[in-house]
Amino acid sequence: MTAVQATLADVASRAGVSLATASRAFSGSGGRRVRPELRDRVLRAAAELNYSPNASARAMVLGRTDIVGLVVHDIADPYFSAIASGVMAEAAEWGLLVTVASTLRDPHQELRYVELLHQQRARAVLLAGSRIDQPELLDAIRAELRAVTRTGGRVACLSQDVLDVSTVVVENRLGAAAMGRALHQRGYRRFVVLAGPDLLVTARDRAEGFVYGLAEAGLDTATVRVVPGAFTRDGAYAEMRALLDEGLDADCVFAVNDVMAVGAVAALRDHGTPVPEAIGVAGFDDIATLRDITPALSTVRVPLVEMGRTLMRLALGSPARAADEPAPVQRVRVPGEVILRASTPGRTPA
Amino acid sequence: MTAVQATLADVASRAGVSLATASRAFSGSGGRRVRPELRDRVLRAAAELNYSPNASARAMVLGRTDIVGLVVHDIADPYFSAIASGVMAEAAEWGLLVTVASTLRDPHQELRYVELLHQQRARAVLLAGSRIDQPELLDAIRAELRAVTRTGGRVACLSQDVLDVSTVVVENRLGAAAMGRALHQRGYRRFVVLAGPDLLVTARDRAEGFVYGLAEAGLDTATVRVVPGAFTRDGAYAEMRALLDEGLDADCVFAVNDVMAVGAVAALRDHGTPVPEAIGVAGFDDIATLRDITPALSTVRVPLVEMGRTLMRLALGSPARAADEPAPVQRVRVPGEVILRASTPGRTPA
DNA sequence: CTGTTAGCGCTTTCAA
DNA sequence: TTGAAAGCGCTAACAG
Repeated sequence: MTAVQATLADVASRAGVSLATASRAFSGSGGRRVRPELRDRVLRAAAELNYSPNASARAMVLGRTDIVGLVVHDIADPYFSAIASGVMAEAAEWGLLVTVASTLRDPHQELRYVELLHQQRARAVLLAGSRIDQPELLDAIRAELRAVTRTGGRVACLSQDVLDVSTVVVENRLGAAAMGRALHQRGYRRFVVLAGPDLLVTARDRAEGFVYGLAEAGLDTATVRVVPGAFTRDGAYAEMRALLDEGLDADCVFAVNDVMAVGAVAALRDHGTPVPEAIGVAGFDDIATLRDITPALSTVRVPLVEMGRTLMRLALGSPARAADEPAPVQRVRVPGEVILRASTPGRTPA
Repeated sequence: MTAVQATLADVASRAGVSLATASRAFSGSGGRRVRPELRDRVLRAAAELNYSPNASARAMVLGRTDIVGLVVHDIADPYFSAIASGVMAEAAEWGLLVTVASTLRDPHQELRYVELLHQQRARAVLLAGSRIDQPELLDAIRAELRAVTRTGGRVACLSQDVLDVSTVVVENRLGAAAMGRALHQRGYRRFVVLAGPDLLVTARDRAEGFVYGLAEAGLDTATVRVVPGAFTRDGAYAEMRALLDEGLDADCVFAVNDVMAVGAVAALRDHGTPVPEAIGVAGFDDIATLRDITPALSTVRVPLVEMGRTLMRLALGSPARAADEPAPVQRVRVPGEVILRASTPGRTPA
């Protein structure tokens, strides 16, 4: 009967050295070297025994782990999977493993996951996704994040700068405003905004920014129809559908994200309203998977993968800094880039 | 100066109880209850000290963790993010955390991640994504997985049943064959298959299955043009483009996944070849995000999210089974469902 | 019920 | 260089 799993002690005794030597043979820590011959013996013994270091044991004595936790609203949403991709790419370069938690847009789950990740003593906890405009919720998250930093964990957030931690701030308002101006300049005048949930700060910032941009361009914003709803494809589809059924009069719809824009296009199509001939449609994010839809979607590009990398880097701090120093709170602002495509060719005044 | 992080010992002494009692107050393990009054004292002390149990310490003594590892080829690919979504949903129900590793299609990374996950003593290691047809690679993965099971870890795989572990087997051949027959029945006769990488078993199974289905339908398969290439949107775009430039004569293209099909449609469009009027296009997977593209893509639907859940369940075994019994090796076959949409309306013989 | 105590596997002083 | 030994924080016998 073979043992379930060889431990370092097994390796040491098989190699005929002490536990300490075996340990040093692996970590070779801080100049404390092991004579090459012994080292080889240890390594050979380890191989023969299929030794695999126990990360929990090491974590316990070291007081830190190689795990970073990433909390997203919905990993199946291409917005978040792109960000996750960036986080993982960066984490891999630091030799870190990424634990991803998908809250399915339940803020209480988010709280729970941060706490769980704290229990794991994750090296860093990353929050990606819009904050929700509820003070109690924000306080609760702040407290939980503080618990993480108190243990030496790093923390960073991607969305709004409201948690007193390093943040990748997406310039939702500015990007949306620029889109508003651009569409106005293309001749659109009668706008509908599919605004998403009221309390979702990202959605609200985009909707408000867009209207602001329109105002800057000189449009009477009282004419802009802002329609709240779900932050999803199906939500946008339903709202668009309802608007159409009640006899909508508009020449352009702005959805606060690409996935919603796609839903709007589908609703329009199903209703027999041609896009972009009868009505223009624009979104936000520039989701890669959606780049081939017809008509090509005008959108505000946000460098999602790169943002994921930045998020990870922000948490870890600059490489020069010692790993156990607290990272200073920083902000990185990410601008959005307006990309006009076939879905908003413009409208020449009749 | 406050302590960095309260330990259970701190909680115990503040509550005026022994370490064991404090521990029991939390776990309430196996009938070994604590007098309510003491329990309250412990819980209050814990709250006052911001106590947070150390998962590593617990993992070490328990000999197991609450982490499951999921290894995918590319988390930004909607195929995998949908699967990951299912895995996480199921994991959440078991109180497990999911560590996701994205190999970027490098098999050596996959191997490395399995080893890393083993070091974490993950409760289960899940491999999602096509196997690669290289015996040495398969042997290496098998060995690594065996190391996991030897430690009591569970293992499951999604794709082909070649690793001697529980597997969610996607019926790629059958699904593709059914698609072949369906397209033949719609009158298509001159086929191109964008087949993806030769060594990627999933890609090969789909391509071969498709041709097989065509043969079943009575087509002379010598007329089918099978073109290998990358498993990506851009790969398919490039190959389609090249085919077009050399003067392709076909009435239908089958891409071995939806993302590639979208690339093909884009290439066709850029080339001025109307889809579906001049040529039909079909894909595989039924990626949700792609359901609104025009023309609506004919495809073989695979229930990705559900497959992710099944994958997780397969690894864990039935709930009735004790958590430390080895799970029996099982197979779950997932059929694909042919869905014909506007991208392959059919061709009436001239 | 509650407390004492012996580890889990590993790293790291501290001596030799 | 190497070894002996002291924990890291927690759970689970084993006694009371």
